Amino acid sequence: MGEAKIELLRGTLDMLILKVVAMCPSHGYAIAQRLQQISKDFFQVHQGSLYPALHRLEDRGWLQAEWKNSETGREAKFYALTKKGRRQMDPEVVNWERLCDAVGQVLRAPEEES
Amino acid sequence: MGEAKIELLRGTLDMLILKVVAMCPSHGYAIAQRLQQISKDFFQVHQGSLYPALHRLEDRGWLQAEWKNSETGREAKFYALTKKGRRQMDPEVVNWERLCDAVGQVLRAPEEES
DNA sequence: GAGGATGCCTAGAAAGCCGACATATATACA
DNA sequence: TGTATATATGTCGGCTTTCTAGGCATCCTC
Repeated sequence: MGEAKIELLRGTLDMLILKVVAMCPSHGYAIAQRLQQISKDFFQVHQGSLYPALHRLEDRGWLQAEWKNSETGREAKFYALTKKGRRQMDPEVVNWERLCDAVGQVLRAPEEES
Repeated sequence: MGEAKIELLRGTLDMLILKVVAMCPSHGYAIAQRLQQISKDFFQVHQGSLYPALHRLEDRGWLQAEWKNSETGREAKFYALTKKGRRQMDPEVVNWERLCDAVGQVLRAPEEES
């Protein structure tokens, strides 16, 4: 029974992808791996979320794609952050931090009202 | 043009509602106000999000509703946290904190790779 | 040759949020 | 008296995002 499936990404996936790509242009598979590594296995980016997100971000002009050879010598689609993507990402990060603060305010509010 | 509408709640609404109700059983309108106050106007809970969420949480047995008179002497539907709701909320809060940590790990990762 | 890792993709369903709308009462004010 | 505003609840349709579950292809190792 039980089966308490926890949703992991909650609308942060786009921002996380932009950030990883800002660190270093990468292909989808590597982006997912890096997110999992950096987050110490908290994020498990499913391919059914990853690739639609990449196409979305490319459509919006935030990422630019180019086919290249990966480290293993195979064809892979490398995504790079565009200037437009940078202009999107920075405020999004600020907004995320404000969101965290706001949620923290609520969660840390005392349960007893005086 | 411009108009960068930022989505504020991102899947945290349920948890926030549970937390506010854990502080003090309240009706919907007051919950929205309190969230806005505590978060210093960062959260603006829209009615089209709030009431479906309350019904959802009640259907799942996490909240229990009761009609009472509000402070202004009008009929209002007061929601209280159930034991089941408590058992839902606590791990959700822990998970949220882990999510914040994980996102922070990514966002604070250096953009230059050595 | 079988399996696993690497790499890309899509389709369908479910869920959540928002904007807009509808409704009703109490209060304040002109 | 009439009107606007705050209080209070709700629905509906559309949009976006996510997940599950599949498909396809190559390369390497056993």
